[in-house]
Order: sequence, then C-alpha cells, then structure tokens
Amino acid sequence: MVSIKDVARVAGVSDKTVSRVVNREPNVTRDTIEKVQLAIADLGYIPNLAARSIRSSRTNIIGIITDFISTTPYSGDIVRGVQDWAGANGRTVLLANTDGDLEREANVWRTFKAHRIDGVLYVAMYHRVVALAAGEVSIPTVLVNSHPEDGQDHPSIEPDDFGGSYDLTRHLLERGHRRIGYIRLNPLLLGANQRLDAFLAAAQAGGVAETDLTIRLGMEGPIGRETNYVYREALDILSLPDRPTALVCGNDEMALQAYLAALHLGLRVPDDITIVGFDDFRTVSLALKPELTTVALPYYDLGRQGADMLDQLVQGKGSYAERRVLKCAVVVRGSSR
Amino acid sequence: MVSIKDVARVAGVSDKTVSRVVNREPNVTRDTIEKVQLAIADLGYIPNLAARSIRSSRTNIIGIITDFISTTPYSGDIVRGVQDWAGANGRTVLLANTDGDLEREANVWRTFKAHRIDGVLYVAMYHRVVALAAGEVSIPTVLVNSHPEDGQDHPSIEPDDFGGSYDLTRHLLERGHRRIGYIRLNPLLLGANQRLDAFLAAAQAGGVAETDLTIRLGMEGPIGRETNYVYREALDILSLPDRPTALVCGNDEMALQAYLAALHLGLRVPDDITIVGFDDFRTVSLALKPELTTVALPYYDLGRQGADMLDQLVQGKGSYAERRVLKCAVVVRGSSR
DNA sequence: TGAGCCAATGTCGACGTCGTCAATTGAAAT
DNA sequence: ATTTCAATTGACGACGTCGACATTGGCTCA
Repeated sequence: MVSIKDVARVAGVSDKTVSRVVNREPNVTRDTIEKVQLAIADLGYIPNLAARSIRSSRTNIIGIITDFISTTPYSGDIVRGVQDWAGANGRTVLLANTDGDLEREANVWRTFKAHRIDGVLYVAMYHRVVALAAGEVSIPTVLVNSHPEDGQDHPSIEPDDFGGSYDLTRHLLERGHRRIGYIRLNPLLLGANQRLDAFLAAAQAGGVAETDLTIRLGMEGPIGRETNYVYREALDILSLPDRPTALVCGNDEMALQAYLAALHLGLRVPDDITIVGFDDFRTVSLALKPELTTVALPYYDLGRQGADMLDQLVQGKGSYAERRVLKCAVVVRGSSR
Repeated sequence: MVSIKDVARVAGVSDKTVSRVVNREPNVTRDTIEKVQLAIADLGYIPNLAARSIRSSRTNIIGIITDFISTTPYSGDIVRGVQDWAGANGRTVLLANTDGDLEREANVWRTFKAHRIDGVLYVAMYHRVVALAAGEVSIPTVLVNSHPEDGQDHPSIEPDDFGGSYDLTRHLLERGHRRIGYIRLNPLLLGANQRLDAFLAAAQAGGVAETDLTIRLGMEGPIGRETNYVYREALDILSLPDRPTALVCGNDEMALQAYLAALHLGLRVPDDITIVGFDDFRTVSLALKPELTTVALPYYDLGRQGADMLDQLVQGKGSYAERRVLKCAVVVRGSSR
C-alpha cells in the first residue's frame, strides 16, 4: 500500500509537507501543493485512517447496534437515515446486529470498543424500552426508536405514536364516524399501548360513548412468532349487527387483513367501511386499493436526527437527558371517508 | 484509553508478554498468563484494532455497498446474512449506501480504501447486472444479488429466478391448470425476464398452448417511481370470458393486488382462482388469507454465502470467475389448488 | 563439568500519520 | 547593513501493537 512517505519521495518534499497538503493546513506554497497533489494522483495515495486514528484518538466511525433488523420491514430506513448523515459529515458506519441475544450484544460492544469508535446508535427495530447493561456502555450512546429505562441516562429519539394515533382518530371523528372498531397490536410493543391510549383519549374527547367502540386483540406472543387473530377478529367485527363504520388497525399489515375480511364479506372500502392503518409501510399501504389512510412513522428522520444527536454528544455539547419525540403525520388516502 | 503498556506495568511484565497472552501465543507460563489476565480485567483493556491493523495490514473489516437499501423490503436480510457470517468469523462490517448515485459510490470506495478494508460485498437491492468502474476496484469484491457485465471478472452470487419460476409454473401445471394469467414485473428488473422466460418455457414443456396464456405488464418506469397497472390488469384478466384458473404474479406485492381484484369481483381464492406470487415477502405472503403460495428468495443465504466467497477471495483461494446461483424454493400455501 | 538446547521473557524498531519544534529563507523595518 | 519577523519546510518522536531478534536461566546428556 502506498503511504505518505512514497508520496513525499515522488514529490520531493518531506512527509510532513504531504500531510499538510492532505489536511489543507495553511502556509504551504501553491507550487508545493501542486507538486504534492500530482504525486498523490499519480500514486493513487489514500490516507490510512487507522494510522490517523492512532495519533488523534478520534476515529470518525459511529456504530449502529440493531436487534431484530429483519422482522420489521422498512425499519432499514432508520439505518439509511444514519448513513446519509454519516456520508454528509465524513463519518463511517460500523454495523452490528444482535438478534436480541445478550451474549452477542456484549460481543458487539467489545468489538466497537476495540475499534475505538466515537459513538453508538442503539437502534431498536420495534418501539420499546431499552435497558443497557450499565457497566458496558462507556461510549456515547443514543437510543433510537426506544427510550431508556427509568434511571438510565442516555439521550433517545422515538416516534410519537400517541400523537399520531390521536390525530388519526380525530381524522375519523371529523368525518363523522361514531361507531369504531379497533384491532390492537401485540401488547409487547410499546406502540401498542400508546396507540390504543391515544385512540381512547381522542374518542372520549370527541364525545364517543365507550359502548360504541369495539376493541379486539390482533396479535400476541413473542415478537417474530406471534399468533395472529387479525383476520378472524376483523371478520367478526364486520359481521356485528351494529357494524362500525370505521375500523382502526394497529398497523398496515393488519389493515391488509381487514381489507381481505371486508371484501370477503362483500363490503366496499371506503363506501361500506373505512379502514385505516399505522406505519405507512408503503409496500402495503400503496398496494392496497383504494390506497390506505395511515400514519407515517418517521424512520428515516429517526436515524438522521439520531446521528446528529450522537454527534453533539461526542463533541460534548449534547445533553444526556434529551428525549426527542418525532411527529407521526396522518397520511390521508382513499380508504377513509 | 488504556494501552498494552499500562497492562504491562500493572502486571509487572513487558508489553510484548502481554501481547503474547492476548494473542494466545505459546511459551508463556501459566503464572504469567494469570497475572496478565488479571491486569487486563482490572484495567478493562481492549486491544486497539487500528494499531493492530497498521502492523499487520489486515483489518478484518469487510465493507457492504448497497444501492437502494430501502426500496426492497426484507432485502435487509442480505445484510443480516453477512453480519451473521462476520460475527461468527471475527470480522466487522462497514456499511455504506449509494442511493444509486455514482458520485456517492465513488466516495464510498474511497472511504473503504482509506479504512484498508479486506474486501467488499457489492449488494444490489434488486436483481440486476452491475458494472463496476474498472479502475476503482482494487479491493477484492463479490457481487451479491447481481452479476457482472460481460468482460468483468468479479465473483457473484444471485438467486435462481429462472429455476424458481419454472418450478412454480410446474406446480400449477401439475395441479391441472391450463389457462393461466401472468402479470409481469417491471422489465427493468433482471428477475422480470428470467421469471417470465421460465414461465413460458415451463408452460410450453407442459404442452400448454400459447393462446391459453394471458400475459400483461404490471409495472413500468424507473425503479422506485414506477407506474402500477397491476390492479387494473388483474381486474381485466379476471373478467375475461374464459377466465384463467390461475394467476401468476411477478411478486408478492402484485399478488396482493390480484387478491383485492379477485375479491372485488366476488371470486374466492383458491376456489375460483389460484393466485401465486414470488419473493415470499412474508409481511404480505403470510398476511394474505389464504396465505400465499410463492417462491422464496434466499436473501439471507445470499449474504451469508457471499461473505464466505469474499473471504475465500481475500485469502487468495477463491476464483474470480465463480458465478454462484442459489435455488429459490416454491413455498406452497393456501392460495393455490 | 560443560556444551547444547529450549522455554520464557524482554528489547527494539517499524507500521502510517501528524503534533511539536527547529531550521531555513526572504522580505520588511530600522 | 543589520535586525526582526513571518512564511515555509523539515526532522523527530509518539500513538498502540507486534515481528524479529536477543537474553536469561534451567535442564539434558555425554
């Protein structure tokens, strides 16, 4: 591999001068700069970041730890947000996945420390509370799509499930819906409760009687291996004598099943029944006909802003107490009326 | 940061001896080993990989370059496969995304070279032919979910779209289907042609007259911003006077729209119409009721085996001419009969 | 007893980069 | 002409690790 000394020899200057040119330090003649740049181009020299980091004890690498990278489609958008930030700010991204295994997680931390990375984004693939082994974490860390347990102090950034669900429910109330069905997410998901609570709060604030709400559990069991009652429950709700005029689903995948149930019963969306989802998981929400009214999770921004928060932290400017919450916007499409 | 010398001082030995213990070299007394390990634990010493890599000019880092990480859900499984391999083999993964932008791609290569990584997995998020700027690539590189242009010599690993589609079609023929509809993927996708060709080949081999096949284009236009005719075409095909008994869709997302069209027309799956997809994109294939018969893309194995091929290459054992093709298995579920 | 050998440990320097400080040069100021 | 100063460049060492080689001391065997 070609090193700074090779460049120096070819350019006829000292290695330090090459270093100055590479790092754009002042007080180098235009002449010298050109000579050096020529040599650099000739040899295809690229600075060795490992060597650089030994001297400077900053690596400009940030690490991402994910738990269940593949169970939530499109949560990859979080990673993409981080990468875009990193690319724009001269950082590189180390990626590691734990599959939720504590031993693997410990390994990941060790590897990250061995690489002397500047900071860590701990990305939960479904919205939840995270407890980091207290001793482990000596690297600045930001929790993404999650927040810390009580007593732990890591900055965090997460979606406003409550607000999104509240707004979505208000959207339905404004359209005059009064009898509403609701199919819940797996209660293990933090979003499940926040979404349901917001639904109930908005309904109550809108003066809807609790007896006009039909609430069913759509899924339960361990993440990734849950049992799924959605289709059955949707059929059931839609067959009620005083059938709701709107059906709210815990997420878009559930909404898909609600569509199937409605169509199976000969009901038209949205003429006979309004169906809404959550997540704006586009492979589903845009494939459904009519397209699905839902709430967009700000995955990309979670990653991008999370990276920025981490950077503040690394530079000693951030606050360990920051809890950032990102708005989830209602996306109105054809499935609601 | 605590270094090997700190450990040496505390343990009362030389730094080299600590190095020996850390790297499990022979000819160290049990006594010494214990002393050193104690000091290591006390100080929380973790070897600095950057320093190590300077000496050894091997980093044990592999890079992943992705293009459109988020447009294909679950293609993240490729990355997961790579990570699992890396975790099991003591490697770390650097991740970079180009969004299909050539300038960003050039940057990524430069960054990877600056990190002196051992090799690169170039991961296409949809199956396609890839042309790497010839001059750029001086790092061992394996193409994943893609294969090189004629004349380029990089090993590659990709799914057997043709075989999967052929088997799927045979599955239908075996069940007695003779009038079959087909909705094509965006022709820009490599898989689109392979899947269609296999469909036609299998149909012909099965003695089906071409006039009994109804083939429609489901999508066209630039990836990520295509126009979608699937629902309309499905409605149309299913309304034909001599309606097919089976409808083959380019992928699962299209199959979803075919379901909706079928249900809209009052048809039952699979009693009135058999529908099959491709990809086994589980958020859709398992959410559909009945669940979808489809073909599984071996994303995870693409990543895992790709990493292994890269490792061979890095060690000088691999062949630059290797073109590995992974079988795509038919997954029979309730949507076909 | 002493030559020979091996196990155990240490010393030193190099990897590539850059911070520190010194050396050199030329021009401005006296 | 001499001093002063700033701009430019270079020599050197340190970062953390480990390979090459040296040293030490005890043991074996004739």
